[in-house]
Amino acid sequence: MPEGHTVHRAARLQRELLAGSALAVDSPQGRFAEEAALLDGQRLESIEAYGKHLFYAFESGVYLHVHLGLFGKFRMGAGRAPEPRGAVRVRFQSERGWVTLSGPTACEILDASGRRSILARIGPDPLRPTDRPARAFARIAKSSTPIGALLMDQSVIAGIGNVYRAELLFRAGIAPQVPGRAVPRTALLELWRDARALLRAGERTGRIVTFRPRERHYVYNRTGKPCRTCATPIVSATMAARTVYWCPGCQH
DNA sequence: GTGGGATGGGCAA
DNA sequence: TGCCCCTCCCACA
Repeated sequence: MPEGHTVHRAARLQRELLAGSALAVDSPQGRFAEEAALLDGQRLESIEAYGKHLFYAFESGVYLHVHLGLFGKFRMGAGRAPEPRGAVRVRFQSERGWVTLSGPTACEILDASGRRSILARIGPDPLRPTDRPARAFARIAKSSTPIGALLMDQSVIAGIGNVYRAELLFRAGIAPQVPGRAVPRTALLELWRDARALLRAGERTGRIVTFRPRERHYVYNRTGKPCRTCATPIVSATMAARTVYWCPGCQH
């Protein structure tokens, strides 16, 4: 479930299990074995999430950068790690608990400048309390790109993925095809606030719920089904290389 | 049992 | 734009 909320939640839970401790680090799968050996025994200073990126700061000054991509998955728990399930790229063990990572798009050691260059190319993150949306609004306000593509662009806003894109636009009543510069500033502000609220809820619960606990989504993955508000069939199309869903009755 | 698609993104062309 | 990465899960048999 890797959108921004998953990554921030992972950072919070893993801090409790690992931060401040010297870690045993290995790579049961073997693909990260050399790097794991460099980290093994070091104290983990902090874990920080920016959009969909995670940075683990180690005492020697290096960072482990993780991006889950579409397939990546963390497992974690208190006590001793169980036998690895599937292909585990990297495993951490502290005196309090363990974390395993499988299937990531990125799992690499970076120095401070490598970390900075990643942070320089992502936009404000609604889950970071001090981030402000002005930069994102400026990009959107002068762009002819559809708002549905801009919301997926991590250099515009960091942390929103395909589910939140569809749900945010439905809740705002905006069709995905509307050019960025045609979206009123008041609507952008409302989108930002709603993104912050929905992502925070997702961070707390670990699930994306934008409608009701049982019927979780308004439009995402509901092609052909009746709109929960107006009963018009939900439609879908490809935008920014992913399927976008919307209600032609509610979104203009 | 199994095949396709999935909540991403980098890269070549 | 399409391919690849390379894992999990669910719809369908």
